[in-house]
Amino acid sequence: MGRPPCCDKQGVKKGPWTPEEDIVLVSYIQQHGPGNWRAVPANTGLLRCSKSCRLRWTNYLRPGIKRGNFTHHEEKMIIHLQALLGNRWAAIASYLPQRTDNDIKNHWNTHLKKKLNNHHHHSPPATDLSADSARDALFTTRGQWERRLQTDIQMAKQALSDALSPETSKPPPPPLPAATESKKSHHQIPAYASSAGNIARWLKEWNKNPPSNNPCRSSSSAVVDSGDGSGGIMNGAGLAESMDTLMSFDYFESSNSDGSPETSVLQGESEMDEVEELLPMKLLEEWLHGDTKDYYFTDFTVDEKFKYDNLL
DNA sequence: AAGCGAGACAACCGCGCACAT
DNA sequence: AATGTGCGCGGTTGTCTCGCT
Repeated sequence: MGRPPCCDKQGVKKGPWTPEEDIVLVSYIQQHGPGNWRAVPANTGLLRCSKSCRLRWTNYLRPGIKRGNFTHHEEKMIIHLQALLGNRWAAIASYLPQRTDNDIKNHWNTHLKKKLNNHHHHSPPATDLSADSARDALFTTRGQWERRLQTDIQMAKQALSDALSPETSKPPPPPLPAATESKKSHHQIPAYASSAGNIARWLKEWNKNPPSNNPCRSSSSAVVDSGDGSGGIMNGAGLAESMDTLMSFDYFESSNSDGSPETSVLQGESEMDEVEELLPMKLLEEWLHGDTKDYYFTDFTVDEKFKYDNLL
């Protein structure tokens, strides 16, 4: 069954949106709210595809979107998250609610990827210097793998802090289109850590139900579905202690002295040699990923896990 | 001033997923 | 169970701007 076009191709205007079109779209959404995009062109008279209307709204017209230059912190976040999640721009954007996935994707393709590439050319020899493999090369050492996990924990820590301290946290993210929110909240739990709330929930669950089993070295067997969707994971003994250490590790402040985003990612590798010290972090990562293992262990984790396993 | 190329960003396209029928 | 539909996502392309020659 071929997928029918989302709209009639004939008579559909393409190209840049005019201010008049923007006004029409915004006023319609103000009245009816976002969602039901298929009805938007029909009800507004816009000669635009419904998909184009949604894109225009979510990427440009939606209130709360921050435009302009990316801050160092935002770039750091993007670099770390890209290393962690791969090109899951929507997932990455969920950590930067003021930025759209399209914005982040463009910034990555035009700025960050280049920066990483340049850095790579000035780094010790790597096997593959292509842009797409830069991420692979990031974690070919234990130290860098460790660093990535630490970053992940740091982000989770911050997300938890934000989620549990609404009065001190940053302003809430702008309202998502109603259709998006309702769909996600009702039947589509994102496989990735799409929100601070998710991470907070996982961490709470972890604190509530600390592991007691010994770690299995096999990462696949270490993941145990609790069955309740809460992301219950079997972790290693001593993980609770490691958690405290990890949670007190302030990655951004400790790893970056000049503020350049790429530096923090691509700095020289850690001197830590004890494999055992890595295991709790690895298990913790698995726990953080929880029931999302199918998602995470696709193009990124399987690949990196393979490298990681080879290091052991 | 004109031509050209690179960079930045907005928008499009095709696909997959999930829900409805 | 099969099919239809809407939406979101990621990759790619198109267009505009700016700097250099």
